Amino acid sequence: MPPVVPDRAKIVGPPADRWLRPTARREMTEPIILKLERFGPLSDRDKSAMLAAVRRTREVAGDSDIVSDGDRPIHSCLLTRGFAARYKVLPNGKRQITAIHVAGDFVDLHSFLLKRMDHGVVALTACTVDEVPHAALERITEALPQLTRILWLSTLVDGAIHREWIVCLGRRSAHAHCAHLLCELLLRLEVVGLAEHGRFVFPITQEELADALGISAVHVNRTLQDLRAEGLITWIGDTVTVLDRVRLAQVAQFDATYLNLQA
Amino acid sequence: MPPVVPDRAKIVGPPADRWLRPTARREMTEPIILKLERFGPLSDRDKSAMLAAVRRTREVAGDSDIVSDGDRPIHSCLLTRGFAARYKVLPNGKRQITAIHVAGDFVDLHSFLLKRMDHGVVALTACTVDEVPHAALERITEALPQLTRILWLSTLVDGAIHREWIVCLGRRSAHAHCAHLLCELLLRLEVVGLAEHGRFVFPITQEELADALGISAVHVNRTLQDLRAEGLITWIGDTVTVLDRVRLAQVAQFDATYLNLQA
DNA sequence: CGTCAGATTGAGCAGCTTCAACGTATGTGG
DNA sequence: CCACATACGTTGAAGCTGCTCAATCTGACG
Repeated sequence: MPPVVPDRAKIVGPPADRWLRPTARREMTEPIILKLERFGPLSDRDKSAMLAAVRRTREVAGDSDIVSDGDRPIHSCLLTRGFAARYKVLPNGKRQITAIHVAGDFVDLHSFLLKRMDHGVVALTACTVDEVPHAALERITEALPQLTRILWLSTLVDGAIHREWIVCLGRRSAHAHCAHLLCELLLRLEVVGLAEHGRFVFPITQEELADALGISAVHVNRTLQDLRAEGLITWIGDTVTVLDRVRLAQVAQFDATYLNLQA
Repeated sequence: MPPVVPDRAKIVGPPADRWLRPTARREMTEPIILKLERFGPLSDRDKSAMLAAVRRTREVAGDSDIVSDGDRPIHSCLLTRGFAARYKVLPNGKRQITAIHVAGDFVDLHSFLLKRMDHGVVALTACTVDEVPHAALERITEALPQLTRILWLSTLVDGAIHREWIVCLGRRSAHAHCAHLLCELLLRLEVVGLAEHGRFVFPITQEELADALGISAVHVNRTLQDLRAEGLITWIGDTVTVLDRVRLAQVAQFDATYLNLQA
């Protein structure tokens, strides 16, 4: 099941007049538009402006940084293919992943205003990213209040996801936490058309999953075995299948409100 | 050491023309202005608009909700006195605090765009809050792009703090985590003039601290004893004193970058 | 076929939880 | 002014969750 994201790797720069051109129908199925329209209505002008803001498209190899800790980027990165993660590394070498990103997510929209990255963003798999210059975002904030509010909202949803992760780390068992992450990913991937019938491709190692869940890789292994033994999921190769969505959500105490998927 | 926040409890509504009046010097020392100006330059018009956006001021008793989970507020709350916390309660009754707020913080600016609260905000102490109607925020986003960006930025800093909390919960020991929280609070309180010489008033119970740190109250007690025994802090009554700021930061592996306090 | 990354398993141990008791300060009604 | 209640902090003991270390297994690939 290959991702349905159109391959834009070869689009190195948009035509100069793209800012004002009427938006083609094809472009309205971009993951970012699918996602932003879940958050609120966008005019054609808003959508065109969003898509036109892309300066260039970049391919990033798996396991390499899309943005590094300490960078002062001049553009923000919109992930259009693959999985990425925000992470911090402590002086003692321990790593914690603070967010997982899927196609349609801005992985560092906050760098537009925060200026200096206080964490890295790594490509968990090979990724395609659209670069949106901060100057273009600045123009959007000057001229398009509605699009500005929706972009702001998308960073607020990132914050809401962070809060849920805090609850998972502080007050849920590893078992429930792991189930919770899978529930969240399933839903987020469905929004952008990358999951169907409870099944999605998720090429992540147990080591990486451990850094996301704040536990050891050994314990991830045992936790996944439990979830499989309970008949809640299968995880074969890169493909996760949620066998019993209702029970998985119960185990996770999952409540999707925080994802703000319905207006 | 009483808080230095001016008492605005009796200001029930601002004069009708406040939106356009030149801003008085006194108002420029409001915690919210002190905080926002740390994030970027604001014109007098921006500052006046921010202060004028306050509809009314409300006193909230300790231990009661400022905003409740599930609410659809029509205004956002600016904390001007006291301590507040965002929290979620799980079906099994466990509670996790996801953020601690001090004077100058917007405790639910995100409700402007997120509409439905996915968590509660509780007053940890008696609090004073300024209510800013969402309609006023909407007007700001239509007319004042710079102030809009700074407000957006303030929610991004909330997100950055969330990420650091995720790292604390996932990869730091209770000992380091507790030290980290104290380092963070000291710095944030200094910004708004509520901490000096490493000392600040922090009227919180060990039970509440446990819900913030994601551990049990018993373990909080032991952890604080350790920090005291190491000569890093004292905590007498409501007053925390950081005795050795450098060593506390080392124990916490504290790096203030994420608070974005210098531009 | 050897190599390597990643998954799996076992055993011992550390950090933190839970339960329960007790201490201490503050407030309240009689 | 005392008896009692209440809230919060402190202490001890036992147990569970998840960690660490180390070995083994598996599949992909050159």
